[in-house]
Amino acid sequence: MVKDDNQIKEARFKAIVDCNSFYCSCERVFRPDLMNKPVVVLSNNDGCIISQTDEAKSLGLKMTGPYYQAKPLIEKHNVAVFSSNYNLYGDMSQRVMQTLKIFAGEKNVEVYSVDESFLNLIQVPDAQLFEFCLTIKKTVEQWTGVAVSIGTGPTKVLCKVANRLSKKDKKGTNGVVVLDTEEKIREALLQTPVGDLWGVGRRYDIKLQQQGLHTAWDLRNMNEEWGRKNLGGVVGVRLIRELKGQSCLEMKDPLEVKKMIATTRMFGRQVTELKYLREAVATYTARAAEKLRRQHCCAKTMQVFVVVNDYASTYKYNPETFALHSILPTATSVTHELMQYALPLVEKLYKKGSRYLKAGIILSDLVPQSCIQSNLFNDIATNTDQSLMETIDNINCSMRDDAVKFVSSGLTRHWKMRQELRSSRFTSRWNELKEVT
DNA sequence: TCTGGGGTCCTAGGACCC
DNA sequence: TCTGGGGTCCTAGGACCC
Repeated sequence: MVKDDNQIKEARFKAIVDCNSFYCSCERVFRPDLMNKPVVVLSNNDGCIISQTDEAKSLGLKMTGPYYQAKPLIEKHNVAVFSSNYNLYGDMSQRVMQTLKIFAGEKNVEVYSVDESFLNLIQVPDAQLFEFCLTIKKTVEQWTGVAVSIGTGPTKVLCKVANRLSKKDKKGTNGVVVLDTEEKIREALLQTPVGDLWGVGRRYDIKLQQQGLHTAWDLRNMNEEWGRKNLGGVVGVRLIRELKGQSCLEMKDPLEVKKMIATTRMFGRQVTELKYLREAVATYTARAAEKLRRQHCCAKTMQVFVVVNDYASTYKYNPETFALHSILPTATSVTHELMQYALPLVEKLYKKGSRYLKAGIILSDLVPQSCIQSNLFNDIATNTDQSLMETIDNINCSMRDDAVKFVSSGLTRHWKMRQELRSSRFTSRWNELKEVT
């Protein structure tokens, strides 16, 4: 059904498939008793709400609002609360995406985030767009238990507009909105506040409002030069064109690799000792190195940063970031080599008496493993190192997190984040399988 | 007491070169 | 009164996304 062609062809219509309240939906799959009940999922460290169901939303809970502020409301209405369980969500995400690939063809699915994919609707006759999307929606729900909403249009921005409308009125639209005529597009844009557009954040929203532009339709009717001047150069031009139905944001090759890899975390409690700061950064380095190896890349630049909260003088929450970077003599993905550069940076950053809230490592300047430029004075990672890394990755992947780890990452991990309300990893750990009684 | 973790793209401006 | 022109590369920072 789908043509096997190396070139990604741009279809006349695209779609975006977006999982409804994704993290909450995943939790509900294993807790059917929570169907139609309010559910929220918290960020790492149980800091704030990052996913909520419609029921929770209608109670007035705010997305990305701090958990402690929402707590009274949550308790009053008996809202189910979960810490985030990324093993579960990652696995459920793959199942959803697999299903989409069966329908649209592997090459026509661009996985945009853990819960969203763009589809290139090639070879779907215009008259059947709605039916096609509805079938996808029903199948995903049947096979994975996760409900999705689908928006279809000639450009990615218009798909997003359609998707928003399909979510706003799930019953009326069946969760599918197709913008395939000028009239429907106009109607949709008139109903979309300009600040809800994909590509318009808080700053631009304020700016647009000040200029008297309130709906997406208002923005669509501005000329491109105005967009270039006022909305970040070519970014603004593209946005206006996409609103007019001229596709500027092409489908991306799914095989593209990341350009930077970061691992950063808030600490479960404030850290003041160098020892723990080192452990944390060593742990993040190991994690980042794993991500690096998974995409078969090596990094040439490494940045370490810490966030301190020295409010002793001001009595205010006033986080400040300090960063240092190193350029490695040779790009590498070997954990202990990366640590060898990361740890001295931590030591340089550390100030006695400071209170640390967060730390992180960013690897950039990534190059494919196959074409590492070797440095005259350094051997590239020996084969032994490479196979050691492979072995560790295999064990950690099949057994459990960090079955094998480096001593520098610490054994007690006092600084680890809180995840008091995490559900089981039903789909990725044998010993956490759901039991049916 | 207490507010996530990862990414992308773009621009402006400085350094440097011929 | 007047101080070239054009190009590249790099970095910091801003804006956005989920």
